Amino acid sequence: MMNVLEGTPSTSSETSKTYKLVRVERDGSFIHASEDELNEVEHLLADPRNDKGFMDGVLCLDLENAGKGLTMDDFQGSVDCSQIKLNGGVLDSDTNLDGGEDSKYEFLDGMLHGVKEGDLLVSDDLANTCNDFLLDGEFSDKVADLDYGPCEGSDLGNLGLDSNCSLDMRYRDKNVVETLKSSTAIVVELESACDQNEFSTATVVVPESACDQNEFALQKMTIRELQEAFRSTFGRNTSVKDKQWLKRHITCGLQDLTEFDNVSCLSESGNYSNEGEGNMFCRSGDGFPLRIHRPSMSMPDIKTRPVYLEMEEMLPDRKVSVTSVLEVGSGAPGNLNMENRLGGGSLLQKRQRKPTRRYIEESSFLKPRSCGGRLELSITSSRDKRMLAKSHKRKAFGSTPLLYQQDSFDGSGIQAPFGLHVCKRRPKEETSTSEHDSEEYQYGFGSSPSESQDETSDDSVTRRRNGKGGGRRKHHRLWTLSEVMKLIDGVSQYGVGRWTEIKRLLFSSSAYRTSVDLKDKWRNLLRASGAQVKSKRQVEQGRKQATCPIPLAVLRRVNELAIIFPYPRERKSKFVNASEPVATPVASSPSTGPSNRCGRVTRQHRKNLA
DNA sequence: CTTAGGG
DNA sequence: CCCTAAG
Repeated sequence: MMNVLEGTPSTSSETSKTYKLVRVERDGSFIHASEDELNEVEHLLADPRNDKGFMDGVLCLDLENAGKGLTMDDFQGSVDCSQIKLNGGVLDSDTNLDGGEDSKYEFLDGMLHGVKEGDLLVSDDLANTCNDFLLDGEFSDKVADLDYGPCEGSDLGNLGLDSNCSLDMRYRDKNVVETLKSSTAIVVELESACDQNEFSTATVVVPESACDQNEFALQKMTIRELQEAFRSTFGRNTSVKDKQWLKRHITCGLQDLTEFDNVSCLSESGNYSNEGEGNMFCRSGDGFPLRIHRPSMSMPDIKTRPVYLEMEEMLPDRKVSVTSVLEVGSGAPGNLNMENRLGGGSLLQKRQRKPTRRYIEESSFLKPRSCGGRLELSITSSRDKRMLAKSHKRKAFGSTPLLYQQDSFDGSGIQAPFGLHVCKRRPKEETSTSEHDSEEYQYGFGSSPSESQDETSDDSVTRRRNGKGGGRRKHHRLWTLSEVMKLIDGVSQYGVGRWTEIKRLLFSSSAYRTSVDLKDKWRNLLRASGAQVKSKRQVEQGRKQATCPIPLAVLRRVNELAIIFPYPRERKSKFVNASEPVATPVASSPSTGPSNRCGRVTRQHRKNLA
């Protein structure tokens, strides 16, 4: 059971609301709390250590139960048209993390473990959330000066959030943060507003200490550059002009990768306990997509169910309020159904009132989930199409493949992503739909009015097949900064060449990236880093950044890794060009260098001659 | 099937 | 990104 503080938030100008403490049982029902529990909470609230530390959250409940029982419907009656916050309380690290029924909470366990093991500090981003909310002009008059939050590197205790939040449940005090850390606490906000500005977010927030790594690099960027970085990070454009906002998001976006990294690292090293097995990472900050992902392949021994939950962010310009709550898992009865928990309830329905066009299309293929008990996404990913096309090509070479007829229906070269609705996806690929998957596929090229000009130059390239008529757009999928970071981390962990490993462990959620893709990308990164380092001065002018959204810091890291893990071919060019003393490790490199290449050439030659 | 490397 | 060669 858990305690739920229930009520509605009060704005500064509103009358204060009352809060009730209720106990939520495992079956989802909740009853009013006992005196003791009430006192407990009151005590908690009264505790001077926590006086700053409580979010204005309306609801505070233990995560262990969050996965079950509670649907938005449960809350709706009692908390209508107000914010709802699910706030993870302090959990003992070994509370109810085992056992059959608890398998439902696997993903939450994973989160908890991730938090603990990955040392994810608990902070809170409510200020940001509210701020974004405010940026929309909702309450901008009510709250004028908001600190921009943890990512600014400011004192956590400094977050001023006075007006809108009558009950501040944020753990801003560092002591409290420490407490939380050690007790495997996590804060999950689930926020929902019921007016027409409705949105929902689920965030797991990272602390300031973890956010400042890229702060410096972002500091100097212009708004445009920041927007570009944003796009790279999240694979989506933003029209936000607010530098702080952008920086915050980018920073936090990058931060996620670190955590993800930690988690997967731990996962590999076996530090994970059974229950928490699997990877998870949560996109932090301001209601950005919360992603909980459990790649099934990383833990072969455990019967893992990939769970993938994702919620679309609410952009401050309120342009996007799409929610993609997506569950991938087996059809086991105990399986967590996030859609029921969050999306299938009133939340999703509410959203459906005002669906964006993208959402309509997106949901239209996210819906079908009926193939053999597992969610079989009917999105035929670009790669899948490619595969299909490939096989098709072999069989019917002379004729135009059926798929392409659909693809080029309008001559613009934009493929119709939903032309085929086939359950062809293997379980392994189920998790491939990331937040940008289809949308970027759809809008990322050419048709996007906002950009695609200053893009990485290689998107809208069309590839012309030799004998076959007509050009077809390359199956390009933009590499987001996140992915690049993942790749870099992967290389740093496993070295060059183990692309499959990296793919499996770090890119399991994105099936569209093959190991070959990773390798290619790494090659490109090396090239980019080389070029970047060579001419630093030009970079400063930001113009070059337009063509290279990869932050310098990232490229620098690539460079470092390039030295540690020399890439076979790239190394050679470096060797020749720059007679740097750095080339020492090359000697001991395990790479298959020029010799191998020559051998191959020779062999190839021989073959051709023969 | 995976990696390396050229296109 | 695509394709191919090699292990």
